[in-house]
Parts: sequence; structure tokens; C-alpha cells
Amino acid sequence: MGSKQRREREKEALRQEILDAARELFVNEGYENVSMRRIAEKIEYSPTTIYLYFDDKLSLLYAICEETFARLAKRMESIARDSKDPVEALKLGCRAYVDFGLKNPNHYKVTFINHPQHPRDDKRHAKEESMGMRAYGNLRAAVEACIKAKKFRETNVEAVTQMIWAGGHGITSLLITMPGFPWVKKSELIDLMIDTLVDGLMA
Amino acid sequence: MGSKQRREREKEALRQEILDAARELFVNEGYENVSMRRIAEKIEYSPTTIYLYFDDKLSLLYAICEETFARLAKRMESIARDSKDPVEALKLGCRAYVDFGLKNPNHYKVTFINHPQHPRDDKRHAKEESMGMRAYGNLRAAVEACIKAKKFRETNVEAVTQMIWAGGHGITSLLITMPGFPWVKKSELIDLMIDTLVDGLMA
DNA sequence: CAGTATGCTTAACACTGTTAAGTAAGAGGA
DNA sequence: TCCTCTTACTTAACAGTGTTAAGCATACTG
Repeated sequence: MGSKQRREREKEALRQEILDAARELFVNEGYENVSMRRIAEKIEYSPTTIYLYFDDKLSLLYAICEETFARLAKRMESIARDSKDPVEALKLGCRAYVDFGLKNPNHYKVTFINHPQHPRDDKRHAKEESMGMRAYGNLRAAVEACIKAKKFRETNVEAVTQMIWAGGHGITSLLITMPGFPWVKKSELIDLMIDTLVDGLMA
Repeated sequence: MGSKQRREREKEALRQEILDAARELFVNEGYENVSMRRIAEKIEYSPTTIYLYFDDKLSLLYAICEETFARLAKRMESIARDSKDPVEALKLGCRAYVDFGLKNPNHYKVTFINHPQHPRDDKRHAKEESMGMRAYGNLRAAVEACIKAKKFRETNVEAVTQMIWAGGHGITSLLITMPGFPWVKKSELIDLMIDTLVDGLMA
């Protein structure tokens, strides 16, 4: 009886179909501008069908964010591998992070800016953010490499990592959420931030 | 006929009452968790009465944000006045900004993080953000003073101002939106950011 | 072939922001 | 004082939201 396996395959396929539809809508129009009914319409099922595959709208979002995080983490890892100089690697990693955010603004919004948290959110949180933690770990490793190579002066690795993250996030999020503001050239702003932070950390 | 004036005074009083109720609810529970009906209930009027005083929910929010901005701008200005050293003034200003955000997280969320923009948003935007621009102007002036005093090396004032803002905003927004993350001590993180940026900018 | 489990849908609930229409009270003029 | 008209507010409703409970076929199992 391969029928059971086939049905399970079909179930998984529909799950993916829902995910794909939701991702496209979320990314193009933003999380809160997309209704469950619209997602359902897109996949040509009834709205309630989605609830057979996902707990709620937020879970749908979390699942998509995980994918996104995975892509980001992968990119950061390949940068770390390909670079020789640890400082250069860190800089490239930061740029990659910001660029990633600017290229996927709605994704970024949803994962880092709005970051809607479930009411009564326990193990769910930790699990969904595993990929995010992996990306954070990459950044931390890059910082640690700079310190080990004596390029940075000895300091609290955790704090420095978080500060650099905050620097990148600050630029990314402001550029995304306030597009009407008279910003200077984006790349100038990004480079200035990264260079200034790194300069300030130099031994 | 003083009756006309009296009625106008009463109208203004109700407007303030609405604003006060909305502010308290927004600040305590967050913008999107508060419904017009709840605000109405609090002031003991029907929900539609609010629409006689404000265009919509977002306008209510904007009005409140203006007040908040004004407070922030005032604080920053007094810091600028009281400090002698321009670099110290800049540092204190940044700290004041971050502290302000952390002390009023829901206000900060609503003004800087979510920053909901009206669809078909023209002069409204510019006007509502006048106070924000004033605060930005203060920061810019502080940066300019550092450059004029030859403490910072000559650079693009606009870019440096925006970078510093992004640095402060990055920390503030991350601390607010991801309270579950294993952050290092807040004050350590804030000081590290400010000191590192300023060090990186020093002549 | 009967019975049951599976996968999906229809209908509904309790909300949301917002608008149109209606009502009651007070002001202004004769 | 009486009538009219404006002002301030309310009630009812619309169109939408996320989500759940109940029902209905289809397909699998004994």
C-alpha cells in the first residue's frame, strides 16, 4: 500500500503550496496587508484549509522567516570562508546583512522590525529563531576572529557583536521604514557605519 | 455672547480627553492592540464621536507622537545648552535618545519602528514630522559643533548625523522588539556603541 | 458492501476601522 | 414665547479581519 506515502507526499506538497503563496503575498504586500482569505484564494482552497496545515497566521510567517534566515546565514558563512583577512570578512558580512535587508524589505520587516511575538510564546520562540541564532553565531565568530588576530583590542565579544548587529540593523530598518526621509546615498551611509565602527574597535 | 467661546473651550477639552485616553491605551498596550471602541469606552462616548475630532486612528497616533517628539526635542536642546564640550554633548544627547526610547517603548515603537504611513500621504507627513525633524536638527547641530571644534575630522555632516541616529536607533529598536534575546547589560551596549562611533569619528 | 477516518468546505463568531443616517438639545431670530 | 436651524452626538450598518465548530463528501479498511 504505497497510497499512504502518496497521500503524505500530497499533503506536504500542499503545505509547500500554501507557504509559497503566503511568502509571495507577504513579501510583495507586507504581512498585515495580506489576509488568510487572500492566501486561500491564491491557492484555490477555502481559508480554513490553511488551518489544517498551520496553527495560525503567525506560524505561517515564522515558517517563512526560517527559510529567509537560512539563506542569510548561508551567505554569511560563505563570506567567512572566502575571505582571508578577518576584518575584511566582518565588513563584507555586515554589508551582506544590510543588502539582504534592503533587497527583501518585507521579509526584513517581518523578521527584525515588527517581529510579532506570539502571546504565550514558550518553546516556539526558541525554535523558530534557531536560524536567526545561527546567523548571529556567524557574526560573533567573525568578531572573535578579529580579536584573535589582534586586529581589535580585547573586549567583550558578546557586546561588540551585539553593537555591530545594532549598527547594521539601525541603518537597514530606518532606510526601510522611513523611505521618505532625505537620506544620503545609501551605500555611503552603510560604508560609513561599518568603517566607523571597525575603526573605533581597532587595536 | 460668551457661549460660543465656552462651547469651543468644551470642544477643545473633549479633544484633549480623547488624546489622553488614546495615549494611555497606546502606551500601555500598543497601537494595534487598542481599538477605537475601547478608547470610546474609556471616555464614555460612542466610538464615532472620535471621528468628529480626528480623521482616523492614525491621526490620533500622529497627534500623540508629536507631543512625544516635542518632549524629546526639548530634552536634547537642554542637554546641548548645558554641556560645554561638544563631544560630551553629543554623547549625552545620544544616551538621552536611547533612554527615552527604552522608557517609552510603545511610543518609540509607534513613532520609529512601525512608523505606519498613511496611504496617500502628502503634506500630512511633512507636517506631522515637524517635531521629528526638529529633533534631527538638534542632533545635526551637535555633530556640526564637534566638527567645528576640530574634534571630529572633516566629513559629510549629514551622513555622520544619520549614521549616529542609526546607531542609537539600532540599539533602541532591537532592545525593544526582541526582549527575549540574551542581551548584554543595556547600559554597556549603549555606551559601547556611542563610544565606538565617536572614537571612530575622532580627528 | 458497511463503517470509519481523512480532507476539505460552509457557516458562523467576535472582532476591526469607518461611514451614513438619525436624534435630541441648545442657539438665534421674530 | 415659538419656530427654525445648527451643533453634538448616537445608532445601525458595511465590509473586512483571524479563527473555530460543524457538516459533507471521498477514499481507505475490515
